[in-house]
Amino acid sequence: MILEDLERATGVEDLQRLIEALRDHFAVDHMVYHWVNSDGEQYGCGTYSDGWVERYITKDYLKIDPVVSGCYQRFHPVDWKRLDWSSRASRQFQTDAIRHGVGNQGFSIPIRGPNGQFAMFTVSHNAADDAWADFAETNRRDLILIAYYFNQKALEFEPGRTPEPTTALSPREVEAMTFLAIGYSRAQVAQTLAISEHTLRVYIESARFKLGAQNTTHAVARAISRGLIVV
Amino acid sequence: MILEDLERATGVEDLQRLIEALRDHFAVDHMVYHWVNSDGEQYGCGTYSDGWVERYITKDYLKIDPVVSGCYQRFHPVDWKRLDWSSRASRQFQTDAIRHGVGNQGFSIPIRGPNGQFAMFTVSHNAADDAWADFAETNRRDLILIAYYFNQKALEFEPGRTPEPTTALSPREVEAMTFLAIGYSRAQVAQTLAISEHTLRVYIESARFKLGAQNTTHAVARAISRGLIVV
DNA sequence: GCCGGCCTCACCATTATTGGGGAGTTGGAA
DNA sequence: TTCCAACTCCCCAATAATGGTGAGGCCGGC
Repeated sequence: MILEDLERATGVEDLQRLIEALRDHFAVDHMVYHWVNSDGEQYGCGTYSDGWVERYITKDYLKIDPVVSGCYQRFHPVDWKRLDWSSRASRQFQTDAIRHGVGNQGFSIPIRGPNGQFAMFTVSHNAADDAWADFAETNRRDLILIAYYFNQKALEFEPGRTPEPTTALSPREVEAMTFLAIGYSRAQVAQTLAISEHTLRVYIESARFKLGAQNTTHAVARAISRGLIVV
Repeated sequence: MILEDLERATGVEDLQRLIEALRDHFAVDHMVYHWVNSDGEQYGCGTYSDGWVERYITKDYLKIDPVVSGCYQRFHPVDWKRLDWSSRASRQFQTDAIRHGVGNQGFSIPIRGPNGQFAMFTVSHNAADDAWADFAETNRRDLILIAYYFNQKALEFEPGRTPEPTTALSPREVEAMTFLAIGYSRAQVAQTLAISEHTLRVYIESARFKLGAQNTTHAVARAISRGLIVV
C-alpha cells in the first residue's frame, strides 16, 4: 500500500513521485503538499501545473487564499466549499485558480509540526457537490494518515532540521525560564520561586549562557523553540 | 468501530468513557489524552490513577517529564525508551511514575492545533521491549488516527481553553517580534528595520497588546508558541 | 578527596526598557 | 467617500535589566 512506500521514501524526489501515484490511486485531478513558513516562504510538491504554481507565488496568492487562512485557523480537514469566499479578492483568486486547472472541489488537511511548522495536504477535483461529499467522507481517514506521513517525511528531508545539541537546563533554570515566558517580571519570578532576585539573576544568566543567548528574551525564545520549556 | 464512536461523541464524559473503552480494546494498562495549555495549565482524560494525576500536578512534573519535552520537539510518535532519561530529575520522575502504576513502556503521539495548541495521546503498558515494539508497530496508524480524532473532539468541547482567536500580527510586528526573538536589542531591531526606535516601540507595544502579553519577553514567547513567528 | 555543577546570597554602575502623552501619512475596505 | 488599520515620528520620567565581581554550602561522580 502507499503508506508503506511513503515510509520507505528517502528523498524529496520520492515524495513528488508518490504524490503523483496517490493522485492516480484516488483518481482525482490534483494532490498537493504545501509547506508554508510563517515568514511567507513556501515549499511544496504536487500535481498543479507549473504555470499555476508560478502564478500563485508571483501574485502572492498565499496571503489571500482562503484555503490557507481557513486551514490555519482549524484543526480538522476543511472542505473548500465551507470556507469564506465572499471577499472580492477571494472570488478573483477562485476564478483564476479554476482557469489554471485547479478543481472546483477541494479538501485540505492542516498539519502542524514543532517550532510552528505548518503545512497543508490538499486534494482537488472537478466534481458535483454530492459526489465530492461522498469522496471526502469515504477517504477522509486515509487522507489524514497520508497527510501525516507526508509531513513526517517532509520534516525528515528538510535540511537544517538536524537536532541541535540540547544543552539541558537545570530544574531551577527551567522554572526561571518558564515563569519569564509567561510574563512574570524578575521580581515576580524571584518571589514565586521564593529566592532573592540576585539568585534568580544567576539562573537567568546561566541559562542564557547555556543557550548561547544574547539576552533574556532570546534565551526564553530559544528555550521554547528547543522544547526545553513548555509554554 | 471506535472511530465512529469518537465522531459521535458529544461531550467530555464521552471522551473519558471512550478512552477507557480504547484501553480495553487495545488491552493495555493505560491510555491518556493530555492537553497542555500554552500557559502551563493542563487538561486531560485517561486511565491513570487519581493519585498519580494529582501528584503529577502538585509536583509540577510537567516541567521535567521527558515525554512532554520529547513530544514537544518532535512530530512523529515517540517511544518512551528513545527519550533522554539521563538527568537525575528524569530518573526520579520515572521511578515515581512506575511506582504509581504507569507502565514501563509507553508510546506518545504529539498533536498540535491552531494557536499553538499542544496535546499528547499516550499509551502505556507493562511489557518486555520486543513485545512492546511489536505492539507499537502494529497499532501505530490506528493510534495516530485516534489521537487525531480525540484532539478534534477535545478542541470542539473546550472552546474556552483555546487561546484567544488569532489576533494576527501585522507584518511589521512580525518582523519586530522575530528579530527580538533572535536576540536583537531594540536598537538593533530598529536599525535592521531602518525605522526609529520610537516606531519600533509602537510595534512592540501593539504586538504585546494583541497577544495579551505583560512584557516583551512574554509577547515573544506567545508569538513563538502560537506559531506566529519562527525562530 | 577533589572537581564540577547546582543552589543560594550581595553590591555597584550603566544601559535598556517601559508607560504616559501626542501627531501625521497612506492604502485598502466598507 | 469615509473610516480604520498600519506605519511613521517625537518627548519625558520611571523602572527594569544587565555586566562585572565575589562568596559559601551541598551533592554526586571520578
